[in-house]
Amino acid sequence: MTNLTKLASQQAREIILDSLGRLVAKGDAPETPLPDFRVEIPADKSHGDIAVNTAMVCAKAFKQPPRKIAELICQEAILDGTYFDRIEIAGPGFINFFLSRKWFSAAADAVIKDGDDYGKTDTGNGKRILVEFVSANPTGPMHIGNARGGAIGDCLAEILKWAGYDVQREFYVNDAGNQIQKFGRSLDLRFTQLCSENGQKVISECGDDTEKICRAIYDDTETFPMPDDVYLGQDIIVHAYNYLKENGKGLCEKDEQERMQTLTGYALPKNIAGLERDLLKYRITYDKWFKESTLHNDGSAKEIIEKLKASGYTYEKEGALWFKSSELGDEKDRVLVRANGIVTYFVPDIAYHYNKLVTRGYDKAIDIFGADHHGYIPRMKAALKALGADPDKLDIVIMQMVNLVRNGEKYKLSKRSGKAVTLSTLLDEIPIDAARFFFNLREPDSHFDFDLDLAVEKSSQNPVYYVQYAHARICSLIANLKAEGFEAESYTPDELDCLDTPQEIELIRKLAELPVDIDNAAKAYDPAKITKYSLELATLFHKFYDVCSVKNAENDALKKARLILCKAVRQALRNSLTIMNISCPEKM
RNA sequence: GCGCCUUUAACUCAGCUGGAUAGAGUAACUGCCUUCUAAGCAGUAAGCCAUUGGUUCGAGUCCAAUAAGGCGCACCA
Repeated sequence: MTNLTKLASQQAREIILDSLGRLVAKGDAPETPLPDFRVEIPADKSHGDIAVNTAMVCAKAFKQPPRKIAELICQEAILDGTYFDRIEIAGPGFINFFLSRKWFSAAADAVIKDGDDYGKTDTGNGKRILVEFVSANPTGPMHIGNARGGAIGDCLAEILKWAGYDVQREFYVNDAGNQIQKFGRSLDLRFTQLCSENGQKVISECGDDTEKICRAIYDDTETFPMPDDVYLGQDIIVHAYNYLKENGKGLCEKDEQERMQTLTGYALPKNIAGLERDLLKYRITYDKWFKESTLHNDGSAKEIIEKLKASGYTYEKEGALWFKSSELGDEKDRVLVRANGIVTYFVPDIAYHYNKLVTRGYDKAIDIFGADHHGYIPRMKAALKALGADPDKLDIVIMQMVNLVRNGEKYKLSKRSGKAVTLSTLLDEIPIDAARFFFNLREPDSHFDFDLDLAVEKSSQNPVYYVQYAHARICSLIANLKAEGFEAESYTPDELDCLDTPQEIELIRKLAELPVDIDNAAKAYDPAKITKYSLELATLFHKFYDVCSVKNAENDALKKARLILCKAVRQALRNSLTIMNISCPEKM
């Protein structure tokens, strides 16, 4: 739980504030409240380790040029007892702070001391957050968009945990409503098709080759045309065929309603189990699978309608019940109950979000949405407002669409056609580590091309290997030294003072950054900050490795210090990969 | 037509709530393995930060307009 970067920033701020206080006391500074200033980490290290823009933002209040103000501040600054050993004025009036050797030793030491907890912060203060992600429709298999949502959601949830929040992961299962009807009808049509004369002919011609049968059935649009509003995916045919194999044609004699119900009851649990299985393969486990049907069964969906009616934000028009969302920030009003008496998808979804924020009382609910659902946000927030819940407690992370690229060629994904690329087949093709890393390489907001060829490639072009390689290198190095009897089991932070080549210094600086980056990633809901961190740390390690030999260090003291540094780097790499749930190979 | 997202090197992208000379990776070219893993490192070359205005000590970053691309705009989910 040590955060040396934050500590240094705080110290810099305090030094400046103290100094300003003394200037005011001496009458050298105006007594009016001074504007807030920034404490930042300059990109160029010749500008110091920490820089402060106080003199510039105070120029107006002082009625003096920034550099002159900076001089006044620096004259009053007291560095004793801090991690800084000098400050200087530069550029337009920046005050640059330079960290002492002591800080670097403390920073490296902190990584070893905190171990598997290094990087954790208490920023979240135990606030309860529910992260809902993927929530794929159980009427079919998951696609590439779900793969991105899964990687982002799972990683974000973990980041929030590291940042001190109490986090739960949840999958919302749409096991009720219109699309389940559609699912049933699709199954029934395929079942009927299979039982038809032509269907039976196909089955006997293809033997027991399920894939061949499905393709033939799918392609037979001549004798058995399918309507537009059903699921056409081949997975539907597989279910229908399997049911037929297991139970025979008896169901054909029953009425349509019973056929649909029976087939849905057969296929839906299989699909839900399949979602769970595929996500597990992707290393995602949920704290809860929340079924939409429970909201219908326990009456909470109905209750929501009553509550909305009571709020005064509803009206009836053309036989339907409408929600006046346009009065609460949405672009138009929305239907709650259709003229046919069936509620829209919106109603249980409101009930679900109400359940999260009010019934279960989470401090924050985060949803990961595909960009194609972004229009949904204003109406959900409007509904929460109408219900007297705080819409700001709902945060939605919108992720842009993924294009799949193979052989330099793009193709679009569609769940409706028979040949969508599923999550499951994607994971058969590329390593899980690569998938999780790739989907978190860019911020959710960026449009993203997923290069299948690159993801499978085991080369330097593939960033995930670059990071894992750094880890494996360190493991091997430590093992080699151990074999020759050199271990640094115990040490004092002072023994790290001899690390002072630029490569060592930069490496330590990056080590100290992890807790800050975790906080930033949590704040911005952006897991890509952690993949970037791991890449940067790996880069700095490779550079260090090339210049600073551990085994052949000039003396044993340096050798020991470098070994400890390596252990610290390994720890930080491990922690950042663990956040992403990516493996840390000891050999490659 | 309206809303959301995007536009930075040849390609893919960083650039934290405005800060000092705009950074990586890939591709191209040049070097470095009898020495801890070359899946690595060093170097060269490459940019009117889409365009135009505005805000100020200071703009890739904020605001407005324009252009190009993506995604939405159901009594579907």
